[in-house]
Amino acid sequence: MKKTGTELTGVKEIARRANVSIGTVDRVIHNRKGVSEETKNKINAIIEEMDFRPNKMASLLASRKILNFAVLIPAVSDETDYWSYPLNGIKQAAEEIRQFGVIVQYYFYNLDSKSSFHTAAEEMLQNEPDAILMAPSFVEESIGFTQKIRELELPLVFINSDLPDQPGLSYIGPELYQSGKLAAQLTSFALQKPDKILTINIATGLENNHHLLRKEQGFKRFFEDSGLANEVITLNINDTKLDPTEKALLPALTAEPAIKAIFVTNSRVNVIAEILAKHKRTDILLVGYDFLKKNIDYLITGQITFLICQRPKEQGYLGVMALYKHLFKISEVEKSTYMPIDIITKENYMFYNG
Amino acid sequence: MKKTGTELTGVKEIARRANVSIGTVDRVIHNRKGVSEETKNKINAIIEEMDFRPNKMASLLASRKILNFAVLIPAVSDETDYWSYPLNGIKQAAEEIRQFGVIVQYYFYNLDSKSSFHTAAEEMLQNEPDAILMAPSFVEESIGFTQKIRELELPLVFINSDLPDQPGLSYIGPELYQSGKLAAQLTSFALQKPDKILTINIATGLENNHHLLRKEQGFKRFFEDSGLANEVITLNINDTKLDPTEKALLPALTAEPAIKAIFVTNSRVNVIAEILAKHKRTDILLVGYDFLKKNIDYLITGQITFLICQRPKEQGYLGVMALYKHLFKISEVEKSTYMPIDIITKENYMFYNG
DNA sequence: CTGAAAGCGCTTACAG
DNA sequence: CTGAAAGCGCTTACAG
Repeated sequence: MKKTGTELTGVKEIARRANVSIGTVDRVIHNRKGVSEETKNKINAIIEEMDFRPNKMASLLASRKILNFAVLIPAVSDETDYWSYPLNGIKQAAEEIRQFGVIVQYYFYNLDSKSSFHTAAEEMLQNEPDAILMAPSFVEESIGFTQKIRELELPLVFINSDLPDQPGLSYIGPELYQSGKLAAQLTSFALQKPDKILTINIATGLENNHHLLRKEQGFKRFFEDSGLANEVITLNINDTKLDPTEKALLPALTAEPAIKAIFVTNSRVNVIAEILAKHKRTDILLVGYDFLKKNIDYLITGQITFLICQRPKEQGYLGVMALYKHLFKISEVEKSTYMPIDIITKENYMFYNG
Repeated sequence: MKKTGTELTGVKEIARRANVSIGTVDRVIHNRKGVSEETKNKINAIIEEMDFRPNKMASLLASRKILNFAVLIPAVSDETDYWSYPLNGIKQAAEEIRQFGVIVQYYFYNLDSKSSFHTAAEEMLQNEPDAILMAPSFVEESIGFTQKIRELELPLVFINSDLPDQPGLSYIGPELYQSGKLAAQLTSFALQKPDKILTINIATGLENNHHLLRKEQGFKRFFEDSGLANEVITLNINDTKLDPTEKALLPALTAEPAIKAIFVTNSRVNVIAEILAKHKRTDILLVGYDFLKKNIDYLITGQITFLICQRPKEQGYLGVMALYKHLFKISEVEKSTYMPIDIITKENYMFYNG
């Protein structure tokens, strides 16, 4: 435990060298007006020469700033606890940067309701945040919204899904196509020559769920590239409940007895697992998405073999930290951070944190 | 961007309420002597009541402390770049906490040389660090060493491998047994009834490598529990070079033509891959450890199917952050953090960061 | 356009 | 055992 030396450093030293007061130095550092070009240049030269970096702690302390981070994400619903993971990551980050004067405020919207997105977004803007973390689940609505944010020049980070061509500060989330390919590779291990594969998209408003399609494309691409001859059949189910899903699934399985593997393109895989379990179809390999309680349960029974997961908790954590690092000039923020594509099985789920 | 209020807070408010000077408050906060029991109790009561938490930034600023973190880990060697990952994670963390007055100093030892560990450890102690992050690769030597550290009452975090019953602040690393079980599960997918499996331990000084044994145990346990009848054969190779390994491997494969899968208990899996590739044995499923350049190359060619990896970079990062969080009282530090057990394949390695 | 002073919430000698 | 003062490296009014 050593002490720093006693030579003049920082603004004082700059002021001394430039023969001005530290007030003027401060103005230059923060690009405030009211400094002559001449003094400004002189001071900037000295800053350059000293490789001066302001002491963030001192500045924070002196300015007594409170930064408000707004978080705009889907609410945790009864149907899926997926969003509890990003939320936990966000909360952990919030806890860690609280002492630096950052307050995180939450605005939740309902995934069933575009108007709830609007309401939450508007309320958020009312409160004049200094930075925004959002999951742009509704593409159209989010685009309109980000335009407002851009006018306000607020740093904006996307998690979970990206908004094409919207210039946010950063995107942190999955690359869907490749995760589909991975799912296909995992499926292929247990497959024999004549076996067929069923790909299932389950969602209300399937036409809006282009991200499911991306995964499906990646999945099919793997089989095309690999030269494996297994046929891939697609089943779209425009409903997330058990009964309609069962009514759609059973005929498909009866029609194609050669189906030995099912790939569900999202976290609803537990619904399929429930149906398969009910009908004692343990001969079918089931692969799906996300580290949800219900999914883990079927992983343990063996009805689901692989879950693919892209670190939702870490997405939330990194999202907040990206804003923090940007605003506090800790380090540069990556334009895109694609999360690793994790494979969860019966034998490693216990060490996965979501 | 709001400002904090102007009411008296912190030490000043405590001093006002207790009718003492802030100097005395400071003494109580830091448990320094020279305060009467009475004042002490009064102040402590107020601190309790206010739920007062010192402003770490102000205290850091005022004390101008520089904290030295010492890192004692194996050097990156020609043979394996494994340790470059923890090192990168450590550097990233170091960069992030530099502005809080933390300086990280590195002490590298050679995995082939216990004396190099001694030298590095001694040098480290000479420099009087305030906290220590270490990988206790040599168990005996590390135990002796941690006793000295305990006398100095320095916070100590272990990464990569644990030291049984040594009371460090925290352990961050893998749980080996379970990763062996996972390897077995992955192997089992592609296995037929009569197929046999070869488990290979490659290391010099195998008798010291109890961690390889742990993985092997987990691996075998999976097959016992699962009721799969596949025979598991073990091959120990007390050398890490290609030629001796080849001389040991080929006879084993000839003796047991039914071997259709090989599990290598550490990162030397690329050596086995090289031999198998040379002899065109693409029929054998190969599973091993660690996200090394050489291993990834064979993952891409398909000679290796699965790599198991336990986030070495994150271990380094979290290790430094654990010391930081402890010393700066950001949050409590977990006694043990077992890393997730990641599965790397040809289809997801590109998004893995090590 | 610039400077001098007060202050952020602490810590550190120093004096008594 | 306790207090008053100076200072950490900045920012913020205020005055000129």
